[in-house]
Amino acid sequence: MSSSESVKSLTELVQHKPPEPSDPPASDSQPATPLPLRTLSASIQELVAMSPELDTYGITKRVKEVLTDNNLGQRLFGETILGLTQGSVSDLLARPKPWHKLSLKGREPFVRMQLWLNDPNNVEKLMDMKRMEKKAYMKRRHSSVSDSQPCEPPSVGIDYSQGASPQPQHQLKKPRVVLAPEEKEALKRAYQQKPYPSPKTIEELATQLNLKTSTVINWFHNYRSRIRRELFIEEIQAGSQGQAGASDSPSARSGRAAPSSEGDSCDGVEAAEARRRGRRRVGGRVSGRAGRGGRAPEEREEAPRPAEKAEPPPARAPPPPPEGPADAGPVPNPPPPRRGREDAATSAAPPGEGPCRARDGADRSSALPSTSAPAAARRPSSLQSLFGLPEAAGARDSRDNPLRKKKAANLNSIIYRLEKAASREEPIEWEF
DNA sequence: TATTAGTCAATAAT
DNA sequence: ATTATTGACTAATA
Repeated sequence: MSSSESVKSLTELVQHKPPEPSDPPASDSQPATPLPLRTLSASIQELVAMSPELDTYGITKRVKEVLTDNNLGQRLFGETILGLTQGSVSDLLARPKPWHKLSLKGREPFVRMQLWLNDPNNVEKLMDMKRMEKKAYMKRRHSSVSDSQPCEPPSVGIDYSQGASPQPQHQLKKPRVVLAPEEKEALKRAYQQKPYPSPKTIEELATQLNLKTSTVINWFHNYRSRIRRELFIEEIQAGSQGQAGASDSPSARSGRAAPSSEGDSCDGVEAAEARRRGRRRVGGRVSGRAGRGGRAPEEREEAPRPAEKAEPPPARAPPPPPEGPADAGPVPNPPPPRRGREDAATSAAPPGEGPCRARDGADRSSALPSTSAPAAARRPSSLQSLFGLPEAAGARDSRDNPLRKKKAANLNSIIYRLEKAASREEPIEWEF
């Protein structure tokens, strides 16, 4: 109905900011008057749908800068601006997926970040939030100290809710499984031979490692997914080293950095892993799970078939590459009819209180970017529109850089394993 | 039904 | 105190 209207205004709002339209009829000031906010605030989802391609890497990079420069934490930023938790923000900022690999939902945080970056008062607003939070915190402390309003002893309701269980603190709080390093290694080895293990193999692994089947399944899901991301970031980094003098030495462009000496047959993930943690201290005992009286310190070592010579690169290229190739120009996304989705799974106010716990989709669109630059002299410089980031344009094509080689290696690896599997008679089901 | 994509939330690491 | 990692869960897809 009115969506087209609102979408339009939003588009203008974001698409081109600097150049004042020419007829801001309503002197829509922003002073505490969110009343006529009705039609103007369409969901960001619509914005996302129309958003041009964004440079996710560049966005995260800038966000990180702004945050650190101003001592703003991820938690605050995430909850206030993105509606995400700290961990998610950390992940997003550290390994953004390329725009074209993101679903509509996945693009949302990036659009929000871009919007936030465009907002001239972004930092200030966030700092205000920070202050407010601190104030609230102080207040709470104070009252708990001077006042005798114990906010801690919620004993009521917890302790003796039901005397049925001799062991009160039951698994209402599942212990959170923590895989021991050996277990992870075993799983990784298994992954190298079979990224997509059959149910049978999974079962075997679970038994051998003394893990729940679901844990093994989840591990594979997560691992594949994370492997893929590592590839993405390398892809991005490899691509950015070409031109667009982002920061490359303007003078000596001597031999390309070719940092990846791993050359052939090298697991991108392990490489990345190694890169990340220079050296982990060893001896980490503690193997969580296994419940008390757990299994004996058995030798869980032993991958199912250590048959291994020259480790074939495990990582696989985007599995079913029938992926959307022709990301033709702009707006490849069909308008998503906002499916009604109720979340509600998320926590109930935890004991204590949950004041700002404003999660749930039902609100995820409030204090976001109010953008609206006062038509100030925001010099758009080279950017045509604040939203449509120019850069990232070229950067494409990496004809024969190491990246390409890596991909080729992955393909070979897949082929290799396929043949190996074929020669055998195991019911392996590979999917292409 | 199997997988992927996104997140959450606990907990490790800085 | 913050930030990073990661097993598990919910939707969405194929």
